Amino acid sequence: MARSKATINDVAKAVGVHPSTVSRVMNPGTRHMVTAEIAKKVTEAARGLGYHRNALAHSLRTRRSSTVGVVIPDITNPVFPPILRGIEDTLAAVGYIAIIANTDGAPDRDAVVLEHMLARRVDGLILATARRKDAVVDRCIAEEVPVVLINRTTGKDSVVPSVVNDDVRGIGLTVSHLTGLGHRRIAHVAGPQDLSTGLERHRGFLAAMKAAGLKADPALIAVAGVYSEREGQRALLTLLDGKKRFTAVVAANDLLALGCYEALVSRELSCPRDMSITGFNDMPFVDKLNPPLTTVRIQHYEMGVQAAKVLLERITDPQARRVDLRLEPSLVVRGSTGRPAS
Amino acid sequence: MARSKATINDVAKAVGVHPSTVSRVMNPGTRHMVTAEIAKKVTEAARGLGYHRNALAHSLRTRRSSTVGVVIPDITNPVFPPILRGIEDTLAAVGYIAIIANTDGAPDRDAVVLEHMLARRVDGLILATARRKDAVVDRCIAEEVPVVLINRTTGKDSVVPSVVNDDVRGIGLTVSHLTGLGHRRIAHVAGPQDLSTGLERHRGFLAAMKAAGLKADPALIAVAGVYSEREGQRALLTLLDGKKRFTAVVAANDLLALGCYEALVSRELSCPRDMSITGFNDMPFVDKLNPPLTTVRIQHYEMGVQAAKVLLERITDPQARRVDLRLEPSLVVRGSTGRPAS
DNA sequence: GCAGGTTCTGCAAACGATTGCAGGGTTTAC
DNA sequence: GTAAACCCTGCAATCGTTTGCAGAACCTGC
Repeated sequence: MARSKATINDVAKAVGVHPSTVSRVMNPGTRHMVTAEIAKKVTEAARGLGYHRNALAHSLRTRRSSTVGVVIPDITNPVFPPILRGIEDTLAAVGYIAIIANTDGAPDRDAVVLEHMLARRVDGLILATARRKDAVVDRCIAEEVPVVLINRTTGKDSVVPSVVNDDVRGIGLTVSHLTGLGHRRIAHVAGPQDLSTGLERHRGFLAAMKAAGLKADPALIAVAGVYSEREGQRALLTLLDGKKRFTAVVAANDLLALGCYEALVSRELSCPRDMSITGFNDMPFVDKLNPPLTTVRIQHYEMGVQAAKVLLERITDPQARRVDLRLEPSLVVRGSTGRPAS
Repeated sequence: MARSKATINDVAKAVGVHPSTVSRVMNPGTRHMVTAEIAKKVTEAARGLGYHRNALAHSLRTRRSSTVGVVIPDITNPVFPPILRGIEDTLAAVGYIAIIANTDGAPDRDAVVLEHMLARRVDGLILATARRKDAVVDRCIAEEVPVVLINRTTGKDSVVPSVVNDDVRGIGLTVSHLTGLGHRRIAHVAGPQDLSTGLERHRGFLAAMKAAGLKADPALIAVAGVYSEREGQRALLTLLDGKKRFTAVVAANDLLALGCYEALVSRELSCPRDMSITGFNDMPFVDKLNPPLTTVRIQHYEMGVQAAKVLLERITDPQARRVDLRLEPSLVVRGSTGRPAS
């Protein structure tokens, strides 16, 4: 840590005023309390000495750290970087910073990460790791620290605000796209059902099929244990090994869809000739795949921005009414979907 | 709520001892100073009250924030997430955390980001944004805050430690792979020459060509202004518009290589039939491209780990001898390279 | 010239922890 | 039996800021 850093006392001494005066000058909200002339001398001395407020001492005294914790499963999942940018850019604009922790989806890591963040006295938390029943969320409520859930949410009766995608609608877009192409027997590689995204997209799939006048065959639904390429591959292979035939598969996210690609390759099936595939998230570079992936585009960056805004509002006014934002997804049609080979 | 608010004084009062005693119990290094019996009572009371040390107060008093700043160009660049994981995992193991800032490569953002981090009294910095002449690095040296450069480095006479790839060797691998396939006329889409990576890879290209007994034709080298798909596309188009013919192109990184793909598509050339292409970095998902990209794999995660280790060492012993680590790259041969169409 | 009102600045107590020093108590040694 | 040696624990200062309160100085109006 910087040893030679000038403190408020040094500045005060240099100008010949009391430290509290310097404090008032450095603080926009109280600058008006001190004579313009003195203020000028103080700012000059401060600049001359290279003074910068010690954020630690400031936070300790004011009980505001201007820090928020962001908990995500894994930053190497390409969905998260744009979200983080949205969060960080928004926070930075008001002098806040984010500290990030990866949990790898392990609920026990959650707890220790949370303690760490509470110890650092974060002003609030953004959680992208919420499970439908989530101890961490409960803990935060008990501790009365402002929280907003992002991407995923807990049970529907949640009391904490959230910013999520309209998962039901998003899946609906893929299904109607496929039925529009003439597909009737559509399979679903569902995500983990203890995550709101997995559950909602599953529900959305059932609803959309029904709306299209088709029946969603339970034998054509495979559930992945986690969102990963490997699980997607496994799930689709299971379906292919089943008795029921199908011409298209709606994957609950892009990673699962990638796994589906692999499964097709290993069975020497061609996409989209033998099988159409759709994803969810429009991760970076899925437009470069072979074939380019038809998927649901979500507003990554915007999601981060909104989550940060909601949280900041919560921090300044803890009594603020809870909001639940649901961002509008859109369909990006690319090469992985086509007419069924009659 | 009383839980997060519990201070060392509350615990002291509950047990009937002095706060300093509690402090000594909570601190592993001083626990031996207090009777086992009292220590037990203190820890129990602490647990009961849900006491957790206030990291802010602790840092203020001890002048160690257990925080390091990480400055990167842009987290949405897929190279960085694995590096960050390496950093964060390593730091977390010893109770440190990272705060991350994106500069978008803008040198003026650098400065404000740096001030922010210094204000938060980071114990050290990891910079992935170094230019060959870098004001921020100079500033850190002046402030005597420990720094390590990652991925890129400054001029060769630098006094700060660094953890980088062996760029020269990496490029050498691509060139000898191509010459091994029979290519003789090889072009180079170089990166920005004010970044060490761009410069070193350029040098490496020249050296490798020479070593292969070929001459690197200046007319077959195009320099990209930034590492981006667009610049890669522009650069290759420029080369294709030139008089000189060539059968392969060595791009200075994967994003540039992606741009080269686009350029070929727009000229209706096929890779690798008409033109072989190599990248650098082995970003996630480049194995899924069409064709899969032959590229240089670097040790992303390990780079983060090493950088964090070097920094931690520097923090505990500022006099430690400077180290420069150079990580070994390897070649990953995929579908984007083949024999030249004689 | 004086009561009453405005500004401004200084004082000192926090915020929550750590730590050198001193003193009380117990044990050991002679 | 007493001095020396030890082991604990408490005291109080400190890290760098902020902020309620008090008082000094100046101004205003009568």
